[in-house]
Amino acid sequence: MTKKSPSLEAIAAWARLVRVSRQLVESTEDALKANGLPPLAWYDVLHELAEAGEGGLRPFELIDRVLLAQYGVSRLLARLEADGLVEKLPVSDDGRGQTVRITASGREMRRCIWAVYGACIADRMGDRLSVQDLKTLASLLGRLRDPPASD
Amino acid sequence: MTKKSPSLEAIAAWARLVRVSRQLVESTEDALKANGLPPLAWYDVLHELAEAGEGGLRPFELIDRVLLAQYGVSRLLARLEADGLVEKLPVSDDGRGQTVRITASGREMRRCIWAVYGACIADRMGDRLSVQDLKTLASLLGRLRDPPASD
DNA sequence: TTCATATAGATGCAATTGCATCGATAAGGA
DNA sequence: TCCTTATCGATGCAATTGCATCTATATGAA
Repeated sequence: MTKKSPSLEAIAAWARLVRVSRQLVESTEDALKANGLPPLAWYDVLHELAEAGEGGLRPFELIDRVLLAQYGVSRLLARLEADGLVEKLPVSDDGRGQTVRITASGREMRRCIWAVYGACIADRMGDRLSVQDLKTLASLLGRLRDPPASD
Repeated sequence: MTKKSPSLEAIAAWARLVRVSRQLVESTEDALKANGLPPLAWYDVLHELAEAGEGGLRPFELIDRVLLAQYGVSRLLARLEADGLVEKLPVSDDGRGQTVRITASGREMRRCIWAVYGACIADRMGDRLSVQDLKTLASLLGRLRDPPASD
């Protein structure tokens, strides 16, 4: 089996993508830390749970949404629960599982994080590309998803 | 001081960027691991050192190039040296420092990693976007760099 | 029912990473 | 020269992450 070789353009785009996204995420994490706020992963989970509403989510449903390993979700939820940001409820029809729901403090924390996170996004993305360019970027990135999905 | 709010388009582009790049990098790391190869960070350092040629590089010069913290570079170089992939040479005009140079084994390892890494890039980027789209993507991403630089 | 297998979630332990600091040399001013 | 400060690189220790496995419940076939 012969391995494929990427074009120079593919290499350049890849390098930019990896480097830029790392810089953006790291600088955002720094901003959160500087404001005494928890990491982005906490926001991701709180966001998903807030969207899910009163019904909450099962831990295994969070795995794909926040791109964390199973043990990562398990431990992150343990910390969120310890901080009173989420609560775990037993689920009636499956004795193995639980349902995780965001608490009032959790919603407040989500707002606090968003105040910084949103400003970072505005500063690092919104202010640098036009709406049209943002749409183009999102569309191009969409075609890199695995599995390929509709735009 | 009032915080800025990002547009919906900025949020969407940000989310895609972060998620897609994470998936791409993780799947590439998985491919390397599956082939018994070291992580991408090893490639990054070997690549920079190969480009630097016989003169090698000082560790502190690697920090910005591979986006690693100072202690990260220090420890990664220690591992690369333990594996015989790089060698550390004292530098005459600065008693604190050293020069790091890639070895023959290091070059070979770089080729091995690239066989898998390059195929991943081709598969995940080159095969999905046209050359024109790759250029557009790289250009848009270039405008997100910090500090803003020419394209 | 009974047993084999699959799934949900937690966790012990090892490896890695981050933070703070250290030792050593350099640089620069008094 | 002497002393203060800055830079280079390494490292002790704590926190985090990854891997493998564990417990408990569910599912499904015989």
